[in-house]
Amino acid sequence: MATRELVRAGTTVESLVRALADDIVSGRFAPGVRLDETSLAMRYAVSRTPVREALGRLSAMGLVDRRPNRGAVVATVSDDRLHSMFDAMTELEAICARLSAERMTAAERRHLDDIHQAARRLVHEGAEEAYAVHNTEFHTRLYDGAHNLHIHEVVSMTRSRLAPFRRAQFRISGRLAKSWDEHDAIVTAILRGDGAGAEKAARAHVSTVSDASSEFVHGAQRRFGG
Amino acid sequence: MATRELVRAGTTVESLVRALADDIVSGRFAPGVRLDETSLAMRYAVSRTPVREALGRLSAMGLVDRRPNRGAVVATVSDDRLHSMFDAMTELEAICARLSAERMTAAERRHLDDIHQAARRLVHEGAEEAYAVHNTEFHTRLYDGAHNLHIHEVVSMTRSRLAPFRRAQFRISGRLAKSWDEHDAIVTAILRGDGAGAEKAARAHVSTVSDASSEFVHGAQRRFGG
DNA sequence: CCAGGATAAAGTGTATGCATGAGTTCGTTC
DNA sequence: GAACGAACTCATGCATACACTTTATCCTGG
Repeated sequence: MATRELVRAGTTVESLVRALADDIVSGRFAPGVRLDETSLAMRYAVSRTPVREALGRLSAMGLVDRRPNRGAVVATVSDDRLHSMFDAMTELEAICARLSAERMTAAERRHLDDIHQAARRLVHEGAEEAYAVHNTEFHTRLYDGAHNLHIHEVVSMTRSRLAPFRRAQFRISGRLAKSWDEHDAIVTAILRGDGAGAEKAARAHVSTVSDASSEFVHGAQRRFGG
Repeated sequence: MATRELVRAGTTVESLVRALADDIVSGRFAPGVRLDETSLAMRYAVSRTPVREALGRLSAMGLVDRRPNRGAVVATVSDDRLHSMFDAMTELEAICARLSAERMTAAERRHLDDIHQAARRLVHEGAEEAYAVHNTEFHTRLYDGAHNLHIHEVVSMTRSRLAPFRRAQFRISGRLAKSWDEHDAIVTAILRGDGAGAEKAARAHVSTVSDASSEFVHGAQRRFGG
């Protein structure tokens, strides 16, 4: 196997984590594939030590499974587990929306509405890439607005783990406009300070996203063999 | 500093993680204290390699903070963060209770009720230790009952991170009986399949626990200097 | 006396070598 | 011919050595 050039920003370990995570979520390393330390060390032209540490971190992220004395493999996300993560995402987003409605400062509400209104243009233009960026920003605002560090951490982690299974989300035609309308319901409830309404709207939104992702997910499951 | 004997079960790293985690949550290593790899290696009579890996895992657990090239320190749990974790715990338990009410199998409902009824005896006897064990079992049943692997993982992690701040919970007089009554409300709602009721009851229960823990927490904050 | 920089000391990051444990293959025996 | 066992191979776990980063101290110049 050819050695791959490593983008050396920060420590070797950090570079390795980025490179390996990318190789995994992009599907170059399929789930279940053995990650042999020596081979990886050669592949990236580093020693085994940083490889070991990188595998440790990826294991903590849930991207690889490690068993003592038996090496590491790319984590296989079972159908069950994947479903449970989408499910959990719905609950967590719902919480953030409710808490945002209850706790956001005036400035935060204004900012949320601002970026939401500005995104209307992206929908008309059909700018999928740009809308995806906006979407991330929008949800991050909800996580921030909940004013709870721990929930923020948990929901961010869940979101990043699901990322590989959501990439194609906005490719589905008409999804952009629907997404904006759903966001609109959330924003409206938050601006009213209506916690229950925001929770309900968020729940509806994320469920839709889960469904929209499911086709892609099943394709991924077939490809990845989870 | 004297070398400490390591309970060598499993790999060296696992033993180190246990030992260090214990030293941290028990307060022997106060938050903010520098964890110098060389010293720790000498202290436990191992080399730096497993110490580094152990620190990495503890960092992933949130027990230590690590900055590149600048070493590791025992994580300081800010007042803010601690509050947010109790807060998050309330939300997560509420979710589990609701989902349990909606999804538990007949056998699971029966088992939950069984252990709950059996615990009545512990209350009368004032068996704090035994009740604490039962309490853990009770809540674990709720996490299982939600039938969601990811939420189970998240709530378990949160619970374990909060563990050091809850230890004195049942020492507070009358807390045992109150706890049982609160559990009773949750069980009743779950047996009825009343999701909203279970959520509400769980929320009330965990809030009380948070309040009950707060005195201890503030003591801990003073001791630990968070 | 203070500020700035060079230098040394300490500690983390990485490489490499050795030992232990798991997995495999081949031989022997039933 | 199949099954069990022993030896061998190879990857992981740990130790040690080296390199680089950070930081503290000291000296020099203003």
